[in-house]
Parts: sequence; C-alpha cells; structure tokens
Amino acid sequence: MIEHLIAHIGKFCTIDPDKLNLLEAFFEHRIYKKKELLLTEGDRCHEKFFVVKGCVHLFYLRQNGMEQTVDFAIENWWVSDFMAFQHSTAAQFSIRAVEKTEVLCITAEHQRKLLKEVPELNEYFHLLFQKAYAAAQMRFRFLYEFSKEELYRHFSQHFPDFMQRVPQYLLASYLGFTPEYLSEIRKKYLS
Amino acid sequence: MIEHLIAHIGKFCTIDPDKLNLLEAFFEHRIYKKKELLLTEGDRCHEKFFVVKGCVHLFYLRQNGMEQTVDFAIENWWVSDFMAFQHSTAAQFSIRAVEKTEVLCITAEHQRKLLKEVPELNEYFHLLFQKAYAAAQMRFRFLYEFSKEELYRHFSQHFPDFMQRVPQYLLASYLGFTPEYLSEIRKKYLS
DNA sequence: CGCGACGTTGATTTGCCTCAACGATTGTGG
DNA sequence: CCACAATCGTTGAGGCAAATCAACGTCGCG
Repeated sequence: MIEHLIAHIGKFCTIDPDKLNLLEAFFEHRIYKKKELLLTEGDRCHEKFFVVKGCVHLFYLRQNGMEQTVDFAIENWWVSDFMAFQHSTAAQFSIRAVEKTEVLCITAEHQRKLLKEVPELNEYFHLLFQKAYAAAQMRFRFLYEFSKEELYRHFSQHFPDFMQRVPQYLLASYLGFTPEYLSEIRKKYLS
Repeated sequence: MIEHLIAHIGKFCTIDPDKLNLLEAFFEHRIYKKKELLLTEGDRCHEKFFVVKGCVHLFYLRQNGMEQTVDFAIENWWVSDFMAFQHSTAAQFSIRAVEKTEVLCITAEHQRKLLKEVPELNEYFHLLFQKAYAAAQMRFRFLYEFSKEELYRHFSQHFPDFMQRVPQYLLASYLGFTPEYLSEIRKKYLS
C-alpha cells in the first residue's frame, strides 16, 4: 500500500529510500465501504487521507438540508478538511466514500513526528499544496468563465471516465446545479 | 522590508535566525505604481511576490474581453500564477497593482537555491499553501451556498475596511457579478 | 416482488444579465 | 486652475439561464 504513496512522493522530489522506509509506521491502512464516512462535519478533524484506490467526496450540509459536494478525491489525491486539520478544530466538511475506497490515513500528531524524522517531506507537501492551490485557482477561473452547461461539457470532455464512476446527482452538486438541469443538458447533449 | 517576511515566517514555524539572515539576498524589493502590471498573461511566469504593503489583483481576460478578477492579495499574502510558476510556463493570469504596492519578489531559480540553503523554509511553504488551499475550500463553499446578494453581504461584513480600498467594479468582478447588479444590491442595503 | 433511491420531464418562477442612457467623479493637458 | 475627457457608478427595461415544484419512469437491492 505504502508504495503507492512513495511512488507519488517520487513524482515531486527525491528522498533517501532509507528514510522513505520509515513512512509505513506512521500510516494506518483503511478500507471504507461504499457510502461510509471518513469524516463527519462537526467532529474534531485530526486526520488526513491519501486515496490509494477508490473515490470519496467532500461535502457539507446546506441550510436547506441538502448535501453540497465541494470536491472529489480519487487515486493519488490527498483529502481532508485542511483548515480543521491544521488547527485541530471541528470539521466544517464531511467526507464519504463514493465507492469502496482504500486509503492511507495519518493523524496530525503522527505527521508532526514524521516530519521531525523526515523533514524532507515538507518539500513534498510544499509542492503538493502549491499544485492543489494552483488547481483551485484554475477551478475558480472555470466557475467564472463558463455557464452551467459549459461547465458540464468541459468536465465531461476532460474526465469522461470519471463521469462513469459517480452518480449524477453528486456530479450535479459538484458542478453547482440541480439534477433536473443536468438531465436537461444531457438530453441536448445526445444529439 | 525583509523583516515583514521574516515576521510572517515566524507565525508558521521557527527557523534559526542566522539562516533567516540569508533570505534578503534572494529577494528583490520592488515598488509598483497604481495600475502597473506585476505579471502579464501569456508571459513566462518565473516569479512570485510577497506583498509587503498595498494591494494587487489576479485576473485574466475573458472571451468577451472583460477582465475577470479571480483574487486579491494584500499585506502578508503571496501571489503569483502558481501553476505557471511551478512549471515555468506561460502565465494564464495577469497581476496588477490596485494601489501603490510594495513587494518582495523571488524568481523560481532563486527559490530553488534558497531552499537548498535553507530547506527549513519548505515547512513554511507547506503550511502556507495548506492554509491557502483550505481557504480556497471555504471560498468554494461560500460560492455554492450564497446567492450573489448574500455573497456581497458576507464579504462586506467580513472585510468592511477592504471594501474601501478597491473600486466597486473590481469587487463586483471578484464576487462574480456585474457592476450594475452591485449597484442594485447596495441600494437595498442602505435601508 | 416491492420499496426506496435515482433519473427524467414539463410548467412556472426568479435571480441576475444585457443593453442603453445618464450622473458623478477623477484625472489630465493647456 | 479650469475645461474637457475618460473612468466609474447608477437607474431602468427587457430577457434568459437556471431554480423550483410536482409528477412520473426505472432500476437495483433487501
């Protein structure tokens, strides 16, 4: 399992293999069933997750009771409520497995110890979060630029395979519109 | 100048003061006049900026020719097109001074050398980008949750002083609506 | 088999945009 | 220091994208 993470680290920076062997001890390997919760809004968030296999979504409960999906995470992505993780406060988001999902989980405390032993990992996380933040900048750009219909088309062109993996109502939620409107778009799209 | 940055680093982690004294040599201190460009869309982006004093906005040119503001940066914020910075490719965004602005500028190359000499800074950037990404998660949440009018009210309650600093059309652009609609909201808001 | 979750369809409503015209304010050259 | 232009903000009429609501297929699962 840990080799997936090590391979991922290798894409960003080179770290002494001996040090990388220390990694395993700090992580917990977990398997979540479809629809199981990794994190519940309101609970203290002291973990973050590296998705080895599967798919989860990050969401929160809206005023009107609907679950609003803010993000997905699939293979080789980290996911957590990072604000809550950084400050060890109550989570503002929940995380749920969309399908059976395998993760490597590390607590804030373990991460502190790990980074003390292998400070080189800070470079990995630096580059990783820089990339994630840059991706967020682009996502804002798309949100500004595109109509809902264009958002859907853009997304379906860029991630055609991913669309097969998640139910439409989650996709609609993520893209910021209603399942009804998604139906309408898809109908047009089939011609 | 550099002491502002050093103070900011101190908020995230503790680094040997001797090492921090090395910092100055890697940065260039610059002053931009109001409306001057720090970065132009399409140019190669090999710099990032730490705002010491003033305010800039990050924007891109829409299909219809309008400038779409995606973000602001004020005192103690880093700003760049981080995607382009990370890969040293063409910028997808421009950056312009909203008012007279003082920055510390570092090139990608200098940063590489600096991080080799002071690898502890990777911890700073790790925490910094984690925080920035977490803030982006919250911003997505607001974008999903609020109507345009609520976005405006939320923003004006949280950053009343900032609203005085930027022209309304930039604010409208950032919040994702037209100056005309902003006028309409403000009229209601004055009762 | 039957129930509940998911997807579709159509009628109606609305938040916000577009366009055009008009004040107000700022800045700039003579 | 004024005149004029350009930029910025406001107002109103009309229109459209997308939401809401309600009702009805359909599929997977216990």
